[in-house]
Amino acid sequence: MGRVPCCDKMGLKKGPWTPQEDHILISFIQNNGHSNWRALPKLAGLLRCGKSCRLRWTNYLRPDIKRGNFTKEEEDTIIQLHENLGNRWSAIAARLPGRTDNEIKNVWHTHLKKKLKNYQPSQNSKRHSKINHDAKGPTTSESSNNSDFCTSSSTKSQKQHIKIAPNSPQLSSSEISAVTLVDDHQMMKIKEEKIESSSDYLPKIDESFWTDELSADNNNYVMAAGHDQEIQVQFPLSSVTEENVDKFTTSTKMEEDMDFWYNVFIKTGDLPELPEF
DNA sequence: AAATGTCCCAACCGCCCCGAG
DNA sequence: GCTCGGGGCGGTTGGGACATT
Repeated sequence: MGRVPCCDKMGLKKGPWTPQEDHILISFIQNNGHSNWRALPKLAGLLRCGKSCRLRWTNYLRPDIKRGNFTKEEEDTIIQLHENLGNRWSAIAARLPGRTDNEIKNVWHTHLKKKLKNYQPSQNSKRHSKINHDAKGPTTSESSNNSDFCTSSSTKSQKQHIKIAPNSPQLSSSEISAVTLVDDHQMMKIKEEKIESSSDYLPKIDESFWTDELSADNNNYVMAAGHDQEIQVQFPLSSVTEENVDKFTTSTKMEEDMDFWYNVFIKTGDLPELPEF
C-alpha cells in the first residue's frame, strides 16, 4: 500500500546529517535554489533522497530559522492557536516566524500538552469545547466538506444562539443570526454524533462550549467570519437551498488565502431568513 | 560509578493533495 | 477523467542526553 519510500532506494543514506552534508546542501541551495527536491541530491552530490534534503533544509538549515527555547509568548501563542486550529502544525508555524512545524509539534508533545493538563477546566471552557481534542481529527478538507451537515432534517425546534468566535473580525449583532465556533476535532465529533444518532443529529454541546453571547436580531442575515477559526453557521433548514449553500461555500473558497474558514451546519427551528450572499 | 528510567528532538514514514501530461 | 510524481503534512520513532535510583 502506498508508494515505496524514496529512501529505500539502494545506496541512499538515512539517519543524522553530518556537518559536511549540511554544508553541501546549504551551498547548493544558495547557488541553485531548490526548484526540484527529487533531483537536488543527485545534482548536489548527496547520497540522500530529496525528501530527506527538503526536511533537513526546512526544519534545520533554513537561514530564517530561530533557534533556542520558546518564549512564554510563543508558548501562549501555540496554545491559543492549537485551541483554534487543532493539530495543524504548519498553520500554527506560519504564525510563528522562524519556527517550524516540526519544532512546534515537538514542543507541544513534550511541554505544552502536559502544561495544559494542569489547567482547571473552568479556565478554558469559555472558548474551548470539552470535546476530545486528543482524538485524531480530520484534515481541513474533510472538515470543510459541509455536505454531511446539509441533508438531515428530523430535528425539533432549536433554541437560537448568537455566538462569536474569539478572534473574529468585528461583527455587530445585527450582522449575525447564529454563529458557533468549532475546530476540526469538534467538527469531527459532531459528525460522529450525527452518525451515532440518526434521529437527532444535533451535537450535544454543553454551555461551556459557547463563546460570548450577543443579542439576537431575527431579521438580519447570517454572515460570519473567523480568522484562524472554523465557524459553524446556523440558519433555518427551510431557508436552505442548494444555491444558498453553494454561495456560502463559494465565499469560503474566496477567503481561503486569508485563513478564513466556514462550516455550514444546518439546524431546523425558528431562525432568521437566510440572506443573499 | 553503574544501571535504569525519562525526556527530548531530529529524522523518518505513510498518506494526502494537486498539477502536469 | 485517469495516472503519476513532487511536495507537503501530521504522526511516530530511534537514540542521545539527562535525571534518578
